[in-house]
Amino acid sequence: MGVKERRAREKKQLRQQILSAARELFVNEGYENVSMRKIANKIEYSPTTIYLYFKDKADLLDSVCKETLLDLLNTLEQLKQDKSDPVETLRKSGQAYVEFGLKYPQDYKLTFVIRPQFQQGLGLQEGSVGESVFNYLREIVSECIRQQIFHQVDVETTGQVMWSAVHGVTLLLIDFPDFPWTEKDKLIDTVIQTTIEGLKA
Amino acid sequence: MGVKERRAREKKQLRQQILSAARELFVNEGYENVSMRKIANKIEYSPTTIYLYFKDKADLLDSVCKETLLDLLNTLEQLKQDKSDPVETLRKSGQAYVEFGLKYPQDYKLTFVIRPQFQQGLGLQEGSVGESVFNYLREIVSECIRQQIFHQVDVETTGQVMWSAVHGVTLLLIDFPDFPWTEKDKLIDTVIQTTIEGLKA
DNA sequence: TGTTATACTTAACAGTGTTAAGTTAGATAA
DNA sequence: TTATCTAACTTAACACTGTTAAGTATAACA
Repeated sequence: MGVKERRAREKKQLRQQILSAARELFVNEGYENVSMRKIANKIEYSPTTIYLYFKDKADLLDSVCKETLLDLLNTLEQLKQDKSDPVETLRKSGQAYVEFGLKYPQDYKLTFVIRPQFQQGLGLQEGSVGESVFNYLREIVSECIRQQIFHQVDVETTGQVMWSAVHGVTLLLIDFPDFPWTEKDKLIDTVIQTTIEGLKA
Repeated sequence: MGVKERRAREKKQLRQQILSAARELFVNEGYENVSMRKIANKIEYSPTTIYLYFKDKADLLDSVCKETLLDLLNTLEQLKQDKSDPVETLRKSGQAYVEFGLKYPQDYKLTFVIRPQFQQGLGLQEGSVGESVFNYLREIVSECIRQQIFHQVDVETTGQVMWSAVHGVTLLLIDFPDFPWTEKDKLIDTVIQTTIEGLKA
């Protein structure tokens, strides 16, 4: 009676195949320039097959972004192991966040800029992976405040300030690659360091 | 012999008419959802007429964004009059920048996020309005450093840090309106204040 | 071996950006 | 005034888009 299982496995595989093809195309050619037909061609199925697995193109984008967020979350979670110095953890996390964005610039934009445009705010609803990413940030910031290293008592605001800084520098570096930026790593470091200093008492 | 002048005037007017129609549609329905035919309908010309005034849809976007940047630059320039307290001027400028972004969220995204996607980095080339906006920021920051209020000697990096912060918070507020943000004005204020504090010695 | 449900495809619709070719109206020159 | 020319604008078309309704084949079941 393993037939149903095998079928389900095959469906899952094709779903993943579609997802991978879509990600690769979205990233290389940009969401707007990728047609359902292109994706279908890549996986050698007819375009309509995709609609048996995803509601529409936006849903496909949605699923691609979810994967990205899980990846980001994974990258960050590894840093939280070391609980000795919360400020250092925060610094490293900020750096890892920006690095992630610059390593997969198209994925980052897809997730944090393009998707919100197509699905108003749905990226950060309750129980979503997006929420988990911010929860991660909240925990570290919370520890910094608990240890009275940061003067701000408001955990939410403090976390949001940090997020603004790293989100801002990530997008600027991605979107204006020709701008005469300071040496990249120095800029990232200064943005994070400045924000941390500003949050201290 | 005023015929040529009148013709030129009329051309300019139609160009402006196209631009205004495009802006209104882009802002209300989003760049992707606006077709050349829609714009043409609005101004009661055939779609191809637009191509006599603009190279293509991206060029139209480009021109709309240029207007937006000029508007932003204008808003900021008014703050630079008061030269008594450069830090206060910087704070007000940051606030005005974010407010501008939130007042015209679609225009802001069009200029600082959508356009770079269609025209790699062309928003900040030499002699452009975008460059002028950053020059404005540079001048204020430069004065803060000259008066030894900021410890950073590097004007460029300091300006870029400030820009990262305001750009980040602006986009987050625009893109995730449903996220449980701290009270908006408080968040903006804290972002700017934190960055300024962090830049001080 | 025949029936049924699942997986997939074909064909079509209404829309897109863009171009080449055609038309019209207004200014210039005879 | 009339003919010519040219600038401004339009028509029609091309190759593409996301998406759906209807049709087909195949594999699992009785």
